[in-house]
Amino acid sequence: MRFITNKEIAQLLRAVSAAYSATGGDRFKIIAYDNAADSVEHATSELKDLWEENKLDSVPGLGKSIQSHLDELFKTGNVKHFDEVMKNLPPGMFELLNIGGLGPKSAYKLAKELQVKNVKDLENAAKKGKIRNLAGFGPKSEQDILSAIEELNLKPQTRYTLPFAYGVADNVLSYLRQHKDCDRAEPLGSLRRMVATVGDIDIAVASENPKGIIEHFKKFPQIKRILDAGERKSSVLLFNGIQVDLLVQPTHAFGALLQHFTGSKNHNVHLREIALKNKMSVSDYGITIKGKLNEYKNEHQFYRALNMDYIEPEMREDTGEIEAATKGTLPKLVKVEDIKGDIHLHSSFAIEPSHDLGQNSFEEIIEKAKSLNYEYIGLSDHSPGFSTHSKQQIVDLIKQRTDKIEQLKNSTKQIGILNLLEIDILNTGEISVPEEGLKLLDGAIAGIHSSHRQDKKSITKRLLNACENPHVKVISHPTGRLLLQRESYDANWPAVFEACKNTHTMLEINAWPSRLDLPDALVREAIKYKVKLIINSDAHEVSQMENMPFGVSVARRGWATKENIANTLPWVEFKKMFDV
DNA sequence: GCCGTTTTCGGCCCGACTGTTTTCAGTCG
Repeated sequence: MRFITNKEIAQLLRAVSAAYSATGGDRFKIIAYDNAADSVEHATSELKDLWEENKLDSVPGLGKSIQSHLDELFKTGNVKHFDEVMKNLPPGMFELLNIGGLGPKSAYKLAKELQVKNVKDLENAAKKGKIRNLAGFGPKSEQDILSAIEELNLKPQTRYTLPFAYGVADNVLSYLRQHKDCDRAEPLGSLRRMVATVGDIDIAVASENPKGIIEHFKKFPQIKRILDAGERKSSVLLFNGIQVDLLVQPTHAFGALLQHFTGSKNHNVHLREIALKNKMSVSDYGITIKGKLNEYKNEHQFYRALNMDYIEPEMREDTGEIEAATKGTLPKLVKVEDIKGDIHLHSSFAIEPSHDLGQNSFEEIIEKAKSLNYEYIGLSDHSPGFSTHSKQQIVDLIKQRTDKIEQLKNSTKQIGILNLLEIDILNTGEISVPEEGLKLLDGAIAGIHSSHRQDKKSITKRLLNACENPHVKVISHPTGRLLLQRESYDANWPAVFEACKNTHTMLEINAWPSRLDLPDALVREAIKYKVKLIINSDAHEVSQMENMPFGVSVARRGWATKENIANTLPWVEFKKMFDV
């Protein structure tokens, strides 16, 4: 049978939730299905694999009932109970849920009353003025639906990489800060939590004049449509298709707003449930204790009031951080300032590489590293093309490059230099540089750069082979994902982690904004296996060495401490891991 | 439907905004 992906399962669970919702089903059952869908989407393993290993119950939010439905799904490709739930619903309603502002009830009513089968049908109905006559709808909602459909069609993508989202946020922030009553303006939500991709932009403003700020915000020149605008809250859609949500709160109570709007939703819900058990009520205004609202200037005060330690934004995903904060066992996360070197750097040295050459000379890279206060760097160009060079040619090119780097080592005293190469793990599992070439280096970074679509077994074998090679010190961008472009390949990660630990091979957290690979959830797993991680920029141009903080944020989201990250070590310690 | 060292039953976050209403339901974050 065809492999059913987590994405498809999440979509199915959401459809069931919508079906229950449309027909006035139990509110908590609806939430349970939505939670299950979220959880499936965030799972680090494919559910089909977990099911085969009898480990479905390791996924939070999947209880007895949903697990048995999934069991049926994997066995037969179908779930009778789901069919039953959706039996009497117009199939067209589910597509309508993609339209902004339409939830299950409206979608159900529209699909049923107007007999529309898809978004296109609905658009035609709206244009003919058929929606305004339905009970509960009117001319305004008809127009809103038309606008939302237009935006749905225009929208180039639904998520964005962090640097892009920060760029957009910065424009809005500097505009908001122009207002005389704006005390503070901060990007929050997934942007502040540094999630790998961001769906919309959340901004909070501290001001004693919320109305004035909202009015100012509504005049931001890049706004295509104002979705809503109230006394303290507004949402708009920009011409580039990105939605910006704004919340305003007086400065003396800004802490609770920061906390609320940073999220995540699951973190907040859990926090509020715990507060309730302790007879407190949490909202974005503050914490109500014995009927009295307590306000907080900052988040430290806020978390303290709930009897827990301050939780870093990157950890707020409700994956155990609240329990740890309560017990006082949160890890002390690695910081950007802890990073002492970057060893995945591509230069313009003419090595006739298999993949892209860098833009800058060794000397330029060294200068940039000094400006970043690094103690060391690793020069790690791609190895010479495997199919285009003979083994002897590869070795000769590495010799020339090694001579040049050895000269630099002698003339550069302030900064440690490693002579590395990023080599390919070929589809056979073989390495793209012969032993004679590897011996000339201080070590190698090995990565998969081809045949990403191999099955799990083959990919795992390739990674394990690389680990076994004593010259390979690092596995680069371990899952091969390209955010918004290419999915990770699947591998037996526990086996890879075990091998890394046993062979002292480091796993890279690649800071390139569309990689961020290892992904945060796997970082956390790797740490449980005591794997050493290393954060590298993979820069092909010196300014890209400044991407390091994106990699650090991935490590932080994976709960990494300084001790988990190899390149927080000073040079004298760090170099011991290489053949120098 | 899920979940649990105060529970295997009885809970399940909290609020803003809008359009279509005559006080609120639906949607969203």
